[in-house]
Parts: sequence; structure tokens; C-alpha cells
Amino acid sequence: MSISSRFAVGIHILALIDLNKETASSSEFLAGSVNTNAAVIRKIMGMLKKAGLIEVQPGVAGAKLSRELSEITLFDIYKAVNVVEENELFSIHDKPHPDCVVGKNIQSTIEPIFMAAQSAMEKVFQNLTLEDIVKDIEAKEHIQ
Amino acid sequence: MSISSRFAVGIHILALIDLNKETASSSEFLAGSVNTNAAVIRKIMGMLKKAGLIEVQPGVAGAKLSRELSEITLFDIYKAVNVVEENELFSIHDKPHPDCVVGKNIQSTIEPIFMAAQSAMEKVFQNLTLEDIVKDIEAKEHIQ
DNA sequence: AAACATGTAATCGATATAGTTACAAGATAA
DNA sequence: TTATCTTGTAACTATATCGATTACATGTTT
Repeated sequence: MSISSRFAVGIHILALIDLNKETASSSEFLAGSVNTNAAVIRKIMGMLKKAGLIEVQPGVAGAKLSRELSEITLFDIYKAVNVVEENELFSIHDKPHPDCVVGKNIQSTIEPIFMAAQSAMEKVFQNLTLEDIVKDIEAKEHIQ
Repeated sequence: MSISSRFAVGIHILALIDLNKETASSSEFLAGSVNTNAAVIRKIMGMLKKAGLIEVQPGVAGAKLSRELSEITLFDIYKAVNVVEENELFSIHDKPHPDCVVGKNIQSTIEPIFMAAQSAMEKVFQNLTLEDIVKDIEAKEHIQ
């Protein structure tokens, strides 16, 4: 099991749109950097657009960020690309036997724990923004 | 995307083995409570056995816990049933373009963040034991 | 020997991912 | 207007994983 790379690609795309803001970032250009097909990029861009993170126009090359780098958290991207549903990171088996002490109670016992685990994971993304990503990339560039 | 219910089933099985310890818990019996096929249960029991959490013998009905309830964390079960690989909860796209500022650096920038998110999630399970689960189930029983 | 249990392999349907091709519809420049 | 480029989508493919199911070899007990 593994969470879709759409999330990583989404971060990649947004960071590149910003760092390349003097030029138009077409889906073809972005696809070259990500190393995938332009249609894949357009699908992800559609999700980012729907979430209000970028502005794109049919027929017009390029996309631009809707907000400041510091106003876009990784959690915003995470939600936008729809890689994990709300409170459904972990799946629980269906219809355990209701006449069994464990079967009867296991779901309500486990659910809040799974929710807490998912929340702990998501909190990490809530506390990071695209600005952190871009600054880290820029810092690495200056070293070399 | 969703993490396999093997984890939830593993917790269910272990809790039930404990609460039913005066009787032998065969795979057939456990399957009835979980509401699945006995072969599915046997496969998961094999994983729990390999991880040293239970003792089972070919041909002999029933399984018993290898350790005290309080000595088995949910993280032990999580690792045993192999639902998420080490540092691979999130996947990162392969071979981003090395001549691009973002493509060159994105992987090393994102990786530690993804690892931190996964760790935060797993820490929740490290801090809970089967004893917590069993006590919660018993508490629910006493209310009704 | 008969009955019952575990261990495990093979198969199936369902679902998700990532890639690919194709094309309609919008925008722009000559 | 026409040609060209771009986005937005749909359709199809290969691949992978999950959970269920069947089947059977192997071990245990009476």
C-alpha cells in the first residue's frame, strides 16, 4: 500500500510554477520536469484549480498560484489531490459479528484511534507551507 | 487509497484470543467473529506468529498470546501485518528531471517531510497496547 | 483410520494507479 | 480567418493490491 504520488507531484508542480513565474508553465513544461505525461499533469492541475490553489485558463499556456507561497500549506495540496479520504486512511473490516463481545465493540473502539493516527499525520502537513519547500530548494541550489 | 483492514482484523483477533482464553480460538471461530473466511484469518495469524505475537501449532486448534496484553503495542501489530512499508507510506514520483531546479531537489526536500508524517502517525500506535483495547471493550460491555 | 486443525498456493472480481492516445474547445498570432 | 498552441477530458491499457474463496498437503488427536 502506498499513497498516490499525486501528492508529491502536486507539490513539485506548485513549487515549479512559483520558481518559474517569469515564464509560462505549460503542462508540457511541467511534465518534462516531473518526468511524466502532460495529460497526467493536466489532471492534477485540474484538481489544484478546483481547490482554488492555482489559476488556469483553457487555451492559455501557464498557470499561476492563487495565493502567496506562505498561504498554501502542504495540507491544502494533500486535500486537493484527494489521495486520502476524510477519516479513511485505515480501513476497518465490515460487519463483525454482533453477538461477539469483540465483534460488537471493535469498530467503535478502533475508529477513534485510527482517526487520531491520521490526524497526527495530517498535522505535519498543516504546519508546512509551499514557502518552506521553495526555500529549501533554493538553499540547496546555493550550496552547489 | 486505504490501508489494508488486516491491521484492524489483527487487533480484533488478538483481543478475541485474550477475551476467549479459557477456550481454544480456532481460525474458524475467529473468522465467525470477524465475518470473513477462515483462510484469511489463518494468513493473518501466520503473520502474527512470525512476528512473535502469538503461538500456534499446525494441527492444534487455537492460538495464545506470546506476551502480556500490556506488552503488545498496536505498533507491533501494525508492523506484523505488514500494511505499510518502512518509510514508504507516501510515494514519490520517479526520475524527476535532473536539469531542473525543482526536479533536481524535490525528492530530498520531500522525503524527510513524508517520513516525519508517517512517524507521527505510527507514534500513536506505539503509545497504545492491546490492554487499552481490551479494557475499552470490557468497559463498553459493563455499561450495557 | 477418521476427524479436525493449520499452512499455503492458486484463482477471481473489484478497485486504484499511472501512463498513453485522442480529440473537443478555447486562445492567440499571422 | 486560418493555423497553431493550449487546456480539459474521455477512453483504454498494464500493473498492483486487496479480500474472498477453494483446494489440498501436513500435522494432531482420539
